[in-house]
Amino acid sequence: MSSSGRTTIYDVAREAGVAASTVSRALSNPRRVNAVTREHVLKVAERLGYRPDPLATALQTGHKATVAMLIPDITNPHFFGAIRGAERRASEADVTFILSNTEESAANEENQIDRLSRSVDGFVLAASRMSDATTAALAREHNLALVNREIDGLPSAVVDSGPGSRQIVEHLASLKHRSLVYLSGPHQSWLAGQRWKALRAAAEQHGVRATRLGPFSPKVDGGGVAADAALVSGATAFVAHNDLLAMGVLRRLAERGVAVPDQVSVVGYDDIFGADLCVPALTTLSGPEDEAGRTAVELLLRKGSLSTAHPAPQRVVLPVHLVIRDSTGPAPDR
Amino acid sequence: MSSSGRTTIYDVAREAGVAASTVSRALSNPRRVNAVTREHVLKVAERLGYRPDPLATALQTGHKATVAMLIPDITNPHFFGAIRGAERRASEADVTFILSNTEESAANEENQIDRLSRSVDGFVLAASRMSDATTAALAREHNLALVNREIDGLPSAVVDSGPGSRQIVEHLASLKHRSLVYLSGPHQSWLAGQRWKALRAAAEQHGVRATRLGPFSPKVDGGGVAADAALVSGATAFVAHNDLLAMGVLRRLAERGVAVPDQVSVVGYDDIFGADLCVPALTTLSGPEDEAGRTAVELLLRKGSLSTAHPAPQRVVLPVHLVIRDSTGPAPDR
DNA sequence: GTGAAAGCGCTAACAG
DNA sequence: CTGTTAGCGCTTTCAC
Repeated sequence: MSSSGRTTIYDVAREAGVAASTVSRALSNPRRVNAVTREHVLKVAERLGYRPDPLATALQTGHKATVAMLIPDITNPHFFGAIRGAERRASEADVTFILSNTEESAANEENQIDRLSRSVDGFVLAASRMSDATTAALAREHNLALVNREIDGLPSAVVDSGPGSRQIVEHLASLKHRSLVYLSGPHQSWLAGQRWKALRAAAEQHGVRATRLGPFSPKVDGGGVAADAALVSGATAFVAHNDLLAMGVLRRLAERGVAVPDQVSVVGYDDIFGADLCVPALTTLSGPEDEAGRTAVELLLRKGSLSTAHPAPQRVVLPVHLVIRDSTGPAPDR
Repeated sequence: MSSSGRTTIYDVAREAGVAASTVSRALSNPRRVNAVTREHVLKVAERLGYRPDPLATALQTGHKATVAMLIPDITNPHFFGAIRGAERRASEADVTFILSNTEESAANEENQIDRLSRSVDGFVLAASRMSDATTAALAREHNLALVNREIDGLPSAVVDSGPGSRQIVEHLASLKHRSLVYLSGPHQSWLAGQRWKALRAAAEQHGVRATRLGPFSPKVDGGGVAADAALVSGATAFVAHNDLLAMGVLRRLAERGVAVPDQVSVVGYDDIFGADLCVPALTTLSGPEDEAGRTAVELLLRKGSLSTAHPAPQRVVLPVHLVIRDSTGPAPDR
């Protein structure tokens, strides 16, 4: 064993009576080595407990077998699904998974990318706060894949809020609601924009009046203000930007003695953990967030591999469905 | 810029008219370089957009500025706090954070440690499933810190279930409960053992009869069986191994028409997200899980730094407190 | 099919 | 204080 204490390729080479390059080949390029010597080398490596050093390999080859995922707020249950899916996919591919919190700041995202760029093969950007232009520029230097965000020319995996929002409106319209209010999330949030757009379009189509309020902090705490604002709007259905906000709204409505769903209906997005445990259980749009995370990693890895010539970067859209629980019901009689 | 496309220390050196080693020193060991040349070098580096390559640095110095956290089940909200805290601390120290799911398997933990050992400075093991012996053996080769697990000679950060369990018993005893049942978690779980031990001791002290059932799957789904088993036990207070299980128990009790807290009281551990949103809101032991994660990283980093001679590895115990909500009440009259 | 040698980008003696 | 040199552990030409 070399002086450093860990077994290197040279230790194996010496012990096996071959050159280091042969060991290297035997390990990574088996067909370029005589079958017998290969077996022998492998056996010696095994016996010596040899483990390749990923850093040295990466330094030489540029292939790091590592991806990083950037999350605006690691605290937000909204992202747990995507994180989970991404980690799983990475792990399946024997790719190391780096998780980084960007604290809802675009500048922070840029910093992290800068900091990590030499250590990873690519980045998964979840609900990125950066502008299209900045992101596109970064994509020229780095390997990027987006989750719940679409930018021309970049690979992405999004949970499809369009049809989903339509489902929400149809559900509400069928319950005779004539007006809804969208309680929107952060202004920079691409998702919030998409959801509102789809909601409004569907509402118009179904003769439902739709208005938007906010932005609100997309957390349980934001629900207080949001609920109060929604109540004065006079709408009978409240569509919250996400479940966290919806839960906060439910709580505030309970405090104020407003009956759900008898007086107002409440809908969320995401179907996060707890959405079925709160009371009333939340009607919400359930999307395969974990699939989105998984797919983004997939796209990253696929782009990295030199297997085939690759066509246009992929844009994957994942289907959603509305889960109807107890927070929505017939519109109250006037 | 060198052929590879990225700016290296040599590019900076050439451009600044100094040797590469001088650039290296100017960047990492500023006081060993003339102030004027240092300024000059820094300026050139800035202008060329130089970014050090962490891999090359690590290969040379052995210092990777990276830690990995191993989690039995990334899906389980129980761990979110610890993950969050650990990520935060790492990020503050400019240390890259690797997250790895071990799927509740000790073998998997060993594999990951093996796989990652060359790439990281140390590991945070959360609620490790490995035996004391195995862990201690690994600790001789690797830099380890434990979360919610204690092993002689290893640094650890645990949320203190002892006093916490006592608080639970005192609370229940004061409500005139004469018997409680502990719905235990996975058998390999060190935490489950600790909790039961403390619970039993406190119960004895307060003249409360304590029995243990299980193990149950510590998830919402596990609550069904657990609730049914608990009901036949005849106890008036159910203490679940964690909030997830407690929530499942609440749900099952509601299904069966058992009134909480009128007929039975339910207590959980962890105070996870949602514990205050379910109905009835869950009485639970709240511990600073994020502090535990944060502290474990802290211990890892401290051990790594060569600053001072280090005494015995630290064992940090974090205080907990019982959050009384609506799932506990006076014992029913007989 | 295998060995010798160069080099990935950086740091750390050792001279000067 | 600064330049030269020698690697860290691995892969990859280029000869043989």
